[in-house]
Amino acid sequence: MPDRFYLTTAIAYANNKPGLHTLHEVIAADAIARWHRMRGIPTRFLTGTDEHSVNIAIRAAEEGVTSRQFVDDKVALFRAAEDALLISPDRFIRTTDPDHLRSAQEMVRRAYANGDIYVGRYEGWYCPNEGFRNPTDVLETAAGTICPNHPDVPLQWLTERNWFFRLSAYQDRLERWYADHPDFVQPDYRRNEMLGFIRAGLEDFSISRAGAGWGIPFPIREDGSSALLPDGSWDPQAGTIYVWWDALINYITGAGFPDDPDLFARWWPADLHVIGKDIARFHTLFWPAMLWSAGLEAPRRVWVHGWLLAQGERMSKSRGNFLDPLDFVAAFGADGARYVALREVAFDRDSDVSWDAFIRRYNADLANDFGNLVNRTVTMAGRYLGGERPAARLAGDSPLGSAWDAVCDRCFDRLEGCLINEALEALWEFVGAANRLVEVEQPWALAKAAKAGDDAAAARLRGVLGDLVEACRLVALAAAPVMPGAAPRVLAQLGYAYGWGPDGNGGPALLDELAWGAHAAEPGTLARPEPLFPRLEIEAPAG
RNA sequence: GGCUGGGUAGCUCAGUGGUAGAGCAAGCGGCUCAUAAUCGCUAGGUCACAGGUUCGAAUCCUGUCCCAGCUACCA
Repeated sequence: MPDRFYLTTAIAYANNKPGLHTLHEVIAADAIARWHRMRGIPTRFLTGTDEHSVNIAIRAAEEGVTSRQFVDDKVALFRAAEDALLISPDRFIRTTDPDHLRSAQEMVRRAYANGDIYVGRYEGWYCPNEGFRNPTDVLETAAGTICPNHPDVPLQWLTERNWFFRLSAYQDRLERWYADHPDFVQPDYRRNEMLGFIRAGLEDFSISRAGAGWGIPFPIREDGSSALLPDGSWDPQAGTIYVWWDALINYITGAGFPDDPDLFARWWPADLHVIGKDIARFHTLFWPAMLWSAGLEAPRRVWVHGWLLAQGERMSKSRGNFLDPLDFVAAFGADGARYVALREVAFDRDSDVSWDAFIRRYNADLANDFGNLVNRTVTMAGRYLGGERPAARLAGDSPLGSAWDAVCDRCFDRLEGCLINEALEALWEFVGAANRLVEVEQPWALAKAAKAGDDAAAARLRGVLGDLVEACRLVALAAAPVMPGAAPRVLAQLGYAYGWGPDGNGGPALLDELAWGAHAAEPGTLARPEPLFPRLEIEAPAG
């Protein structure tokens, strides 16, 4: 068992309210974090927002508010949505946090001291409305080169002096790193893509922008002197830190760099970065090299997930085909929302999702299969045994008990591999087995025979219901990282205590609790049955 | 254009040489403990298309069509 686990999500761009497609990654990471916490592994889970860019400054000006006010408003929306989804970060980091400024600037100083950054020229097509455009994003037309989003605005070819990072110097080290750490980037096909990119040759990239803007001040002047002015402000002539040298560095800021060396030594390197495929290159090539330049270790693993699609199209705010997380929680409840999001989306690739598919999944898996299993189990035990909790049979004497270990192993294996949807699939096959056991054993018939004086039937009834109670306990606990709100409610109906806190910390070791019959010897009383996941008949929300 | 991966039941997908599979959705039946739930059965596929290798191909080879990803500096 690892002695600690540090995981992060990408930080979301704070320019709008969050969509489900953005928070899906955070839900998944939260489940992984809880999975570690509940096992008793000290866990640090970092998520947050990326708040610097000229675009944000422009948007804020358009709305007549300061950039700071603008991002504060957006961050409040993210935090509200994440609270509704029971997201439990150990720190919610903002790139506008004061310690992040120190962190990013320190990284620049270290790269400079190491000889890895130099002043160069960044050239490119510049759209007055959008800034620098990638050469692949501009169109060559008879009227000249234009920006596809603003065809009437002439593009300008601009040259800007700014700082570059010597990524080219890390080509060999990156190749060796990939060779020595075959699990660094997952899934494998993403790793292969990155390997192909490395082999094609790495070029330096720019890490600053000229002029003072809404960003972290670049701490060094062109002559190498500090850009700190006597009054404590930064020389605007030094410019600002650009994009990745700001955003990526949140992962070490969030672990204590550079203010708290002890904390940083405890949590770095990160065990897992969870990111989307659009930013894989920055996390798996730029980021290790940046860290090495500063004398720090590369992260241990980067998981690259796909996108949520609606009818084949990527969900996005600009397309308008996204789901509001608050609508989602209102319809499914926090646990239902987390479950269907993680069960319907294959975490290693793009997945087409729809409101109808979420409803079908909720009704089939939660209302019908699992919710109803708990309900019928608690009802039967209450009716036939007077509410006294029956003990599970020995694993070898029970079809469910003898199947459990294999289910558990497969579920754990998939969780470790970030394939949360497959972990849940494995668990729900066991739910199906439990429902089938009810049909085979027909406890109502056993109860009738027992009432007529058949002692063997009475013993069998207790055993079967004990197995079913145990199955409900185990599934609720194994699914608790995904449905942290539902698990204590299930355990309460079964007459068991739930020892973990709202963030999954503080309880007993989960793996011990997930042994078949772990509490078979303890007497207990079942509570009144109460539907956990009411069946849904609702329509998609308007808009 | 180049490289990689895919196109299998209405939907989402599994299946790398031996008589086509799962879940959901649909139809029929059983049961009654349960949230009209659950259990069983049925139906539904020239496995993108065309050739080839083989006793035998969804699976291997060739070609074609279609889709997706990667092919450097967006936050």
